[in-house]
Amino acid sequence: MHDFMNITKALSDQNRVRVLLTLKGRELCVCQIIALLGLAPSTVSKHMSILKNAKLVESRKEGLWMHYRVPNKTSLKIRNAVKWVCASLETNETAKKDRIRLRKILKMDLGDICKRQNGRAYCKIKERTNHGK
Amino acid sequence: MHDFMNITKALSDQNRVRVLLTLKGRELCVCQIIALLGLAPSTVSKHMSILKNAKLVESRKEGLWMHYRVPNKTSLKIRNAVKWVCASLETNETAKKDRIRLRKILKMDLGDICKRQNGRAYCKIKERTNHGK
DNA sequence: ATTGTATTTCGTTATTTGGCGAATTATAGG
DNA sequence: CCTATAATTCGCCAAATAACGAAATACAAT
Repeated sequence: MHDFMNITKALSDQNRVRVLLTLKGRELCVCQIIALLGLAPSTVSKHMSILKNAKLVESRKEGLWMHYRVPNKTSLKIRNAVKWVCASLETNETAKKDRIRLRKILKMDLGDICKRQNGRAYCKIKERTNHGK
Repeated sequence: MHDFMNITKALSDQNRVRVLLTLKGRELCVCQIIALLGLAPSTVSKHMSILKNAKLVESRKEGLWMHYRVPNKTSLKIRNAVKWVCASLETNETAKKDRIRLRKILKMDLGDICKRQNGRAYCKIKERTNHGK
């Protein structure tokens, strides 16, 4: 029951469901998922860890970038869960909008996406450091 | 997306999942569900309203008793959701124990089950009333 | 009508969850 | 080694949730 509850709890948040749908058949970098959802990096990271803990996604590190994807070789339970979600939301409007949004994100440069996300935070650190001097 | 999230949120609580599995192919009175879960009547009532709101169960009133069941004539989405839950937990230990527990509950008289559940509460009211005199 | 009773609703409390920013970690490149 | 940076972890807050008991509701039977 524990594994199943991990899955349903992971699926009980709309943002996580959106990510899962978007990751179907595609691998994405965290920064792209951040861009898709429009949430803080730390929030997205937490969401991804919940999805990963439920085994609904797996990750692959490549330098500084972390890529997430729906596992293609996995248990029947997981495959059926993903299948159910995708089938249930096949014609969903939010999912449709996300696909359009994703197309734009995929056209952008990964480095550019990240810079925009963390830029302000680093400025703040610099400011604080300068004040400290 | 809203309907789907209602379903996943309903399924994100273990007690509600247990009820859903138990109701598969069977109709149960609230007092029987209370006996199964071992929770307070008000708590069970809340759980049932969440399941009902998600359309995963429907209810039928018969006198003082409220009966719940998984709808047999319903949308494909709901049927697929229930199918997915049942398939995922077909061999589950908790579900197995619940089926055994249910067999005992079904042998008991409905009136007796209810009396045991509400007995103490009514005693308390009587006591208070007596004190008030 | 009044009383008894199965269920629900309401109000409260403790816990969990989703969100953010700050700090930390891990890695790439001077 | 030192700096830059993508991602994660940590600490906090607000909102949601699960649990309970008390009160209200709805129905049956005097």
